Amino acid sequence: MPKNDLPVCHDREVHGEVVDRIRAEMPDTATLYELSDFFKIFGDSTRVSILFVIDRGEICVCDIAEILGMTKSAVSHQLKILRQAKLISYRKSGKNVFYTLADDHVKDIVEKALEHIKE
Amino acid sequence: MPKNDLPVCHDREVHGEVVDRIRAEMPDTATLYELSDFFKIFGDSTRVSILFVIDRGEICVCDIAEILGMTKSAVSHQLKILRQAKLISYRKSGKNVFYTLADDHVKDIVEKALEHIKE
DNA sequence: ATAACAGTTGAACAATCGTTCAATTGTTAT
DNA sequence: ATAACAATTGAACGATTGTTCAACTGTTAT
Repeated sequence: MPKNDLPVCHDREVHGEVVDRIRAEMPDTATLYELSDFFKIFGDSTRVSILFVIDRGEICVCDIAEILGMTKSAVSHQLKILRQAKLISYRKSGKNVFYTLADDHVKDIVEKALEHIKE
Repeated sequence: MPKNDLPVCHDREVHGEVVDRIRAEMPDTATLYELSDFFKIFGDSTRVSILFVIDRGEICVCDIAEILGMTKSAVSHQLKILRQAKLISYRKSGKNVFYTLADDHVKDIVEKALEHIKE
């Protein structure tokens, strides 16, 4: 008998049931990939910075680059990723392209994360 | 004169002001890195899966491995990352180590993200 | 003692990622 | 026309990442 009465791994009666039950309750693989792909976008400090900048109001690429001290090329590459994730929208005006946040969830998510790391 | 009266990049009066204002309003670099490092944790489907599994209740490493169809080693490596991020806690019992979610924010964040990707 | 199992760890590997660089498109101004 | 600038793009590079493998620790059972 184990030291305490809590479940142990090879108590097969419990083990098998637990595994089967949780397997059934899990989100499907596609959802799990979508979810992690979504978070991957926020997992880079350049992209998070860009989102904070754009959150302050519509702004063009070269201003973002100047604020962050990066090349327009590097910023543009990251903007492409944010565009593809549908987190930002853009409007062309002459030589410039102005970006805005596309989604309200973004702020909520970032705020929740800020709450977490401030503990 | 530009085609419309909206701000353009090299309208220096506006450009300089915008850059300076937003620079001042940005979170400091350390916060931006903490934030992206935090999201990086969720940016992997294995880790997200593990969090979903653990969310169903206290569970040992080899059950997690069986549910996900992965080796204990691979799971253990990811558990270490989740432990270091303080997202999970553990309790040793005999040969087993049982893991639980450590933080309520986790659920909130995942739910917000699920809302987003379901659009 | 020793065998079996749960879990962790470090090195090694391929795969993925972000920035740089150079070239290109398209628009505005001379 | 042509020069200047905003922005995008693809290839190349080094850096980081996740899994595998083998070795290891610690606990339980024979």
